[in-house]
Amino acid sequence: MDVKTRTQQVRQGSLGWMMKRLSARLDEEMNARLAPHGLDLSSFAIMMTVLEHHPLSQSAIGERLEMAAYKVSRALDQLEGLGYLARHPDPASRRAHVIRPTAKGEGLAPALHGVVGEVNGKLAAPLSEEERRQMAEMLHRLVVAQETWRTPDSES
Amino acid sequence: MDVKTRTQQVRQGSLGWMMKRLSARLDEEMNARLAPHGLDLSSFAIMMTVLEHHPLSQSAIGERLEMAAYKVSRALDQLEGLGYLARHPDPASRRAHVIRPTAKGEGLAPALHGVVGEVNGKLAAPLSEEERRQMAEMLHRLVVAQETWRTPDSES
DNA sequence: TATTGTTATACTCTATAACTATA
DNA sequence: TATAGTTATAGAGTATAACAATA
Repeated sequence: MDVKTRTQQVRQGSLGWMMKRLSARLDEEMNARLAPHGLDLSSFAIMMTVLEHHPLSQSAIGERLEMAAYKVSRALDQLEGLGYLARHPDPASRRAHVIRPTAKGEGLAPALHGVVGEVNGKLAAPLSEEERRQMAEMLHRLVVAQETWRTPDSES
Repeated sequence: MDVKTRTQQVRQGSLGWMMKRLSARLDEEMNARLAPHGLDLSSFAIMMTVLEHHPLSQSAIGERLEMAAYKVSRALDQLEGLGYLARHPDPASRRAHVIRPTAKGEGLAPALHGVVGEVNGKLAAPLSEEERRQMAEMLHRLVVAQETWRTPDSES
């Protein structure tokens, strides 16, 4: 299918369709850049969170990212295996773990920030500085508003 | 997690993160409104395409929506079972099917357009008319630009 | 030999909830 | 009784490719 045909579809789907399209594409871009570091989108999200907010328990990570406990557990196995972070015993509770980045994990931070910047830059390339600011502000308003939505029941 | 904490994360993820968030929410909203009609997002996309562009072959639907043939086949079973469209023999080729909406399918069109309008309206509620126009125009530019991207190989 | 459409099969992903060990 | 974390297992969704019919 050519670009012109695709562009017609863009009109069809309006705001929602376009955002969905862009999101899917951004995921691809992120995955391609994260794979060389051994990360996928889940472990990337955790790594960013840990780098910024450590020390964290696993449950705290799960709450922050709204990620199920079993996914956190699995992603931490992966990240620990790669040597980017470590589970330490929590002095306050023998069942909890304290998650911290390793030195290698700290060293990964610039690369990860680079990936984010690169992908967002690629996305926003067609926009002027002022437009980027505007778009970010508007999207932010939409995200905040959406937090208070009540989705209708499917049975009606 | 409270709204304030979520709002911090919004900043973290920038444009891409916010779009992803909104897309996921819009899918929920769409699904909740489509379920009473017996549709999901795939069959909805097909139904909209068929209503607008019939007659279509199954492969034409697949190309238009970039949907795998087996998914088209499965969704058409569903839509035909609900009586919204029908597979007719193609006079030009005995292996192809001609897909057309039924009268019932045509009757569904206003409801489907209503769903799209409702969800997009809910999404765009925090924006002024001018801002909506602006956002749509900018997103459109991003979608068109993204079509020409070359995603880097994961092995590098 | 290629194409249309269907189906079987295998694979991945996700969710659930059962489980251990603590508190 | 509730919580932190792990794991087994079942289910849903996805992709692959084999298939029959036709071109």
